[in-house]
Amino acid sequence: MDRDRSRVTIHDVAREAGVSIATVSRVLSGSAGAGEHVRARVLGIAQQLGYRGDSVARSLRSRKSNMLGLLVPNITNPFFPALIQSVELELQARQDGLLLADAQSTVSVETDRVRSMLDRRIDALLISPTDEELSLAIIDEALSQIPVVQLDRRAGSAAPYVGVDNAGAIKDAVAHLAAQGRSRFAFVGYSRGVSTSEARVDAFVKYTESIDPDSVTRILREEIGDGEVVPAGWLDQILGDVDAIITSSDLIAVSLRDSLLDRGLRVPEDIALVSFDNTLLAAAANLTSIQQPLVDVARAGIALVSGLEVEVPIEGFPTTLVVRKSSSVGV
Amino acid sequence: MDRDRSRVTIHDVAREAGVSIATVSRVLSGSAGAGEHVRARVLGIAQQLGYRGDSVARSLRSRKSNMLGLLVPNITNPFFPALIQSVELELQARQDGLLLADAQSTVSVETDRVRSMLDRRIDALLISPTDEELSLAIIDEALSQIPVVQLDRRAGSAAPYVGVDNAGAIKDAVAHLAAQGRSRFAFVGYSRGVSTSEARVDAFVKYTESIDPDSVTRILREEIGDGEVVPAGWLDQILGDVDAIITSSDLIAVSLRDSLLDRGLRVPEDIALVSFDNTLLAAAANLTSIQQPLVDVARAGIALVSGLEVEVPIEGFPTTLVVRKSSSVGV
DNA sequence: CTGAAAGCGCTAACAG
DNA sequence: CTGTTAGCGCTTTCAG
Repeated sequence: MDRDRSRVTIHDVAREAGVSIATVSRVLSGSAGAGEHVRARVLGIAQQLGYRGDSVARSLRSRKSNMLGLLVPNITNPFFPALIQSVELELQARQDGLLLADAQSTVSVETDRVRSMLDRRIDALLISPTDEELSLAIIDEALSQIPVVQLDRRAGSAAPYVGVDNAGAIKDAVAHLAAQGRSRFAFVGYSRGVSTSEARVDAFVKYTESIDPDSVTRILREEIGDGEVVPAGWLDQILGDVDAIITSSDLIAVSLRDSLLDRGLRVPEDIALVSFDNTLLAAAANLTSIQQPLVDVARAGIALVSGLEVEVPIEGFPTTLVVRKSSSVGV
Repeated sequence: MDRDRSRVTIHDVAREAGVSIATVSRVLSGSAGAGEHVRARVLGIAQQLGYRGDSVARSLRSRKSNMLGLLVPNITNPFFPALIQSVELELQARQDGLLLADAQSTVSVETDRVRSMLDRRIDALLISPTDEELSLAIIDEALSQIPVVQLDRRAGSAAPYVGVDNAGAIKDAVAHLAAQGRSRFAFVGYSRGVSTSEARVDAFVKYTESIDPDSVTRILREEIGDGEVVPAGWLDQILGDVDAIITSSDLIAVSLRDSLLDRGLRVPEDIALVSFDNTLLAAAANLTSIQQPLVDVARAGIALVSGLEVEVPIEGFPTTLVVRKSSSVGV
């Protein structure tokens, strides 16, 4: 494996084109005036020599790395790959690189990784905080150096936030279930300290209480870890009294359906299920799920850290309910 | 938001400590001799001033970015987040950064992203190729500049490969199913041009044919896209004649189980299911699944691109069959 | 063991 | 419109 030790530099192009390196730099950066004639010539030579520029040198001089950092709380939660994909897609269009880190649901790891990204001179940070309160310090630390936007989840930081209308999503889900004749609701998948989760539970109470005053007693307040199963005790306790369950992720819904089938209950005939995220899993498992407009969220977040004006509803991107078999007998 | 325009540089530390910048550089890089006395003093000052170094300047001078690139074919396939997490974990321990890109299952995108990473001067590339043949060109292009290792999937490149023993995994699965009294097998989830998939299908034929000569006729040769469902026609055709199905991903298994239940078949009583990847999904859905030692794979891959000698079984890391309800009535 | 000096490849004043 | 020049912050010879 021969390794090109000697890349083509701006000097080579300049020499070959018979102009100064400054001119080459100008032409290549597209900026400033450039003699139409010279311009074409330089571009041609650069192309022909296979000049690719050196982003490190460029960064050192221009003080920007053209890399954004993205920190997610836990990449194995299938929601985040979808978010990452959207961010990457947008960055790709802007020719920016993506420095990714996973906090492993641990604030100390998150802190570490943010510092490391800061040292690498990312231009801005997109972060989905691990904890509503404990992540505050590191977000503010980052914010003192570069633009920061909180994506999807938020901590109590002054950094702008971009996310979806979780309350609206729950409202839609409840309306859909009510239209199917459901009237006794439960909610599974609350996580303390996760802002989206808090918002969803609040909305669940708000939108179900008029139909079902007891719904508030059917919220599982216990956190369901990744790959964990809904506690049997809790399930048995509420099951006789429920005909619809909303979960905060497709993963939980799959697990839950499994438990219900084990108990001889039918989905959706006996109990309807609606989940969040609409990941590939929802399609594969035929789950009714709430689709979040991640591409829009990513785009708005990136626009924000780039200092662009953003006119869209930053805090309340509307979600879409994708109806499938788990909530609708006819489908 | 005040932005620190002026970071602490090596000059500041040098001035404060009353030594030259060269000395500071030596002390901080740990290398070379350094007067014990001076050493302590410099370290103290650096700490106190909150010196963090400038990785961009360091990279320009030292010609290494301390960043590795990782290219995955499709991040929404739940296997890859697990792989990414393992890579990230290992990189974190080495203080290296992770530049991530998603090929969106498209060779042209993959090509683009690799070039972009190369321009960013990644020290090495870890790639799980999108296509066995078509990815070859870009892998070799990268290999001509930096160390490259193929992870999990491989194309026909000279770049070293690190992956698991897919044949052994299938062998274990078949043995487990046979021990449960199963004797008529089918395989779902073949993807043309994906090296792991080819290996699994070959092994499926090899290890089932002595028990079940017809197994080869029950391989679904059609690719199942993400979130797609197993074709009903094919299922109906083989179903009367099958008591065990091996799938190449947890996602497919979930979807498949759904289809089976719809047809009034019980899992595992009527048909046992074993899948690949053992992602969170397998735990949530109670699927027997093949666990790949991703941490080991990631570690070996990173060691390889770092030029370290790797003594482990690079091409055949052993997998583990995690038995759950989908294949075993007793569990 | 330490300092001085020379750049890494590029951009951005500043002149012409 | 184009060239000259001065660094960005750091590592690394080369002298002392």
